[in-house]
Amino acid sequence: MTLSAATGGYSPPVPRSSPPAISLAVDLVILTIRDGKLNVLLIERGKPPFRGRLALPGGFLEDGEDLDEAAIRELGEETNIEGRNLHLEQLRTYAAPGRDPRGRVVSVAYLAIAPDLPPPVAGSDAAASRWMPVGGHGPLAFDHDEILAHGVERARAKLEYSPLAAAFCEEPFTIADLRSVYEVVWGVALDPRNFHRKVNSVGNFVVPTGERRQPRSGRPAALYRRGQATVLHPAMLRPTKP
Amino acid sequence: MTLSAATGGYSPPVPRSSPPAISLAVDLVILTIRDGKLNVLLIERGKPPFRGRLALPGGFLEDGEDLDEAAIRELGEETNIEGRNLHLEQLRTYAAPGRDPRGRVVSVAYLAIAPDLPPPVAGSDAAASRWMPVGGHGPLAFDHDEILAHGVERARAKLEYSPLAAAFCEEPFTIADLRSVYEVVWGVALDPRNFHRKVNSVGNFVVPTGERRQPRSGRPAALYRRGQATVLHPAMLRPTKP
DNA sequence: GCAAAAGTGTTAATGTTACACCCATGT
DNA sequence: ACATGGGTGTAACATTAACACTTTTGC
Repeated sequence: MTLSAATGGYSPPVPRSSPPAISLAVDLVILTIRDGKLNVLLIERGKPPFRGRLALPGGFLEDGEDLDEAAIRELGEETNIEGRNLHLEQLRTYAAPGRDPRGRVVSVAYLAIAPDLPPPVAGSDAAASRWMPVGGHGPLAFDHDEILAHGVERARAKLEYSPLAAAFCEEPFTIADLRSVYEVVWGVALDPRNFHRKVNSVGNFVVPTGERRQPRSGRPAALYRRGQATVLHPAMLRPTKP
Repeated sequence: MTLSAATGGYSPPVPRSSPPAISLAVDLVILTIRDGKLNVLLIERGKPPFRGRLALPGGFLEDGEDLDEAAIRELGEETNIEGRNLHLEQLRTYAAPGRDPRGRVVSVAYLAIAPDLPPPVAGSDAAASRWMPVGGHGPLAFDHDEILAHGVERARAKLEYSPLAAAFCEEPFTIADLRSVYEVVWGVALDPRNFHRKVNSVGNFVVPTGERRQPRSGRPAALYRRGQATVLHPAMLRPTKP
């Protein structure tokens, strides 16, 4: 955001108005890849507002809970993630007045990346909960279209310089599995040969297990696990269009 | 964040506890460069808690206000920014229970980048408000050390792939001014010759005004304004140590 | 053998680094 | 003339991109 500060200048120190009553919620953008498409977990709202509309899973913060704890709890309520490693990061906070007709609801959005998960379970507020291809759903409840767009944008950007792509893969995985993540999330085709070398030249991005996996046809592929790298050197740069 | 989900599995749909009373605040990490050092705007708290301690400027959200609006308002109260362009972006939200002894205060942190600004004005909660070199101050109030660290880290990272560095510069600026930003924020020395070419090879990072500025001694330097680019291609990569 | 997918080699284009050298100015 | 920063040239090196080619499997 860049602004041409139009705030009308200096305001003298005055007592603040008493803060309005606020509810704090956590909403989750949970992404995975299913059938070669980027999918997001959506719920069908079982009660007003936006009854029957699709929405991101989420819920209100409980007493004494920190944001990460609430996000993990909601994740557990919406999906079967016991014992799995997954990526979870805070995305952004949304507080526009009127974004929730029930009143002043501030939502802290989280981005979660998971391998293809078992079918989700029904959540508390949810009449139904299911994976949907991103873009293959109507408008979402509240400002969730905007939140989802931010989440997808963040994921696309982080593929370049972080090992996030590996979070989409069930371990162990092949280089082709990993390449498919990049291709699906970025919506581009990558050269398998160059991709293979590039991934292996990045320090600690993936580590070979020594095992192999037989594809439907063709030479067996080496298997890998996620490495310890938190940033990629060099980065996996997105191909430039022109 | 990567976690080994230890949430104990599925929780049945239960009515949520009524949300606790929450106050929503906006805190600002305002960075600038003064005397060749990265500086942050801090206030000395005029009342408890943490009376007399340094803290990030900030305040509570007012009725009907969105987060960006509150951040801009606070910025106007703490600094003289009328008519200036500056960079402002949401950083992260902090809600750990106990982070504020007054109760459940959730803080949405913003990162602002500005050219060397005139001396700040006294804010509402502030006994004093001043620029301090980052690191050259004691521990801050609340969890503001953590927030500041996140802000600085974000700024360092964004110098690489965004034109953020130019937000530190008063327009018009020279290439050497811009280089100084990178050197100060990253804490490294850069080759002036290579830097010059690199900046000019990045599309729309800076645009020449056609004017020149005379340094204390030496050849006059060409002047530039910020370009329209939002991402840098190619990126201004940080030198690798080894 | 053939198809299919994995993986290696090679080369040209592009980007990065180090540093020699020239330019324009004040003293 | 000399010091001081601004700016260009150039060659070694690294990274990327395009694609020919080899490997290992199932049928």
